[in-house]
Amino acid sequence: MGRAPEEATPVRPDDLTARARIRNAAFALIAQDGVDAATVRAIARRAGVSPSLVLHHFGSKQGVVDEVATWVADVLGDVTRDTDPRAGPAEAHRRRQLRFERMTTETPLLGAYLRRMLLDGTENGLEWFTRAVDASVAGLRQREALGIARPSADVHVTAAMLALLGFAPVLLRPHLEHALRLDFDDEDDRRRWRDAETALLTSALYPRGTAPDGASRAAGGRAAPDE
Amino acid sequence: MGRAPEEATPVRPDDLTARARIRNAAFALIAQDGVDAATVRAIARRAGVSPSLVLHHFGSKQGVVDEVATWVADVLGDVTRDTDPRAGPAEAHRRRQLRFERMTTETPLLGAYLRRMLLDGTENGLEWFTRAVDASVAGLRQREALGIARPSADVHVTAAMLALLGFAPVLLRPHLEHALRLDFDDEDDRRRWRDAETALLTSALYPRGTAPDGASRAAGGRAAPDE
DNA sequence: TCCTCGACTGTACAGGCGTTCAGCTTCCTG
DNA sequence: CAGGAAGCTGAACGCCTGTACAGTCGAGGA
Repeated sequence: MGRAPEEATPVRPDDLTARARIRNAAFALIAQDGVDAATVRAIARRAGVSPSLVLHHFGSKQGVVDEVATWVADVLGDVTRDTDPRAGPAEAHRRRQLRFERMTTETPLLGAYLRRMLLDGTENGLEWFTRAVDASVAGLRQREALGIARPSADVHVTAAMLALLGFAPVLLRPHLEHALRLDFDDEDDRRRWRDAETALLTSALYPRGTAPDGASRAAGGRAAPDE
Repeated sequence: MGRAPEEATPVRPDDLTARARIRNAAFALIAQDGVDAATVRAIARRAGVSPSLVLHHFGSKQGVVDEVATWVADVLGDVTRDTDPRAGPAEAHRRRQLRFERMTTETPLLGAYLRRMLLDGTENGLEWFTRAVDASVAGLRQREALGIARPSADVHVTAAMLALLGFAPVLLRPHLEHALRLDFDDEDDRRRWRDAETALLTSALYPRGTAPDGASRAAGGRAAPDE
């Protein structure tokens, strides 16, 4: 089933097969408004076809949803795969990072889709998150072995925290942008996040011994205090 | 509208007004399966009343959803409010933390509800997150002023990261439990997270100068590589 | 030329949705 | 005791959903 590698040519909607247009439409609708809002009719309208064709190609609505899921997994897989085995682990790691960041800024809907996947609590989301954390663990272990990182007492949990910080601009993008008045389309703001991340990891926030436990778990305010 | 402070008496479902039972049922359903899955009929069934009564009390389904939202905000507000003004800022902060943690372990659905609130991208979720980050900023500023924390170049972003780390066990609880094989019902596992958090913040992970950018942004694996 | 097959459409149906409304109890108040 | 308000129900509505199905069209092989 080998396909010739395509060049990066501009693709116009009409060039795509109806099947691909349907998949894209479903992806966009699911990412923006969720699976429930992505009705067969809405998908068809967006793809410029009849609702029947959606079912003709994918069997059922669930078929479309599944196809989108594996398509996203494939896209993410392409980003993740190491292209040059000669590069060292640290270099490979950095390249993955860059590719992922480029992809999510080029296709902002990917972030929205991932957010939904995670927070829907579906099996898919759990698996994806687990793989991401596992990759983070491997990366941290390598860096420890190379002496780049100090050994952590709890590598897994620490790696999960690193993954969390790295994914946050993607997964919680709208929230961070709103709370911090940032715009992650702007390279400056993206660097602001990265710089703070670096600062946090290269210079202890609290002196050893004192442990205010860092995170403010303080939550929302009252909406209507009437007593 | 003053109400006498109630004692902590066990409350049986039959003791609650139908209105309260409906609200609770809606809260649980929304938290577990989302707003769309929480149909008027499902809410009524769970509350042991007729669908008509739901609308009789709340006017419309949106009315129920709104009521649940402000109810959650109230509950969260009670947790957040400072009870003892004589306690110092650091102590107040720690108390808020403890209360929030107790509440979310007592009522696990709260976490699920917050997760969905963030996911939907509703105005509510954005506001709540912003308030949480603001509180975190204030806390960090105080700790800086008190000399507990080293000054951050970017207080806002740093505070957001702290908030993120603190909220993660609540917001991404199922994902972290799955990826790290933890059980946050277990006090030991909760401490494991807190300890790693403390370690990360009291001892620089990377030596100054080197900046591998920490987070592994590596994403999922391939599902069906057929080319 | 005929036949077949895949892409594609329009119509129809059953079921679930939110909502309306008339009518029933039950309880409080004058 | 009368009467009205409040709590509560069942039936019905119009709408939208996913899906089934018959049928049209055009390209390609016998």
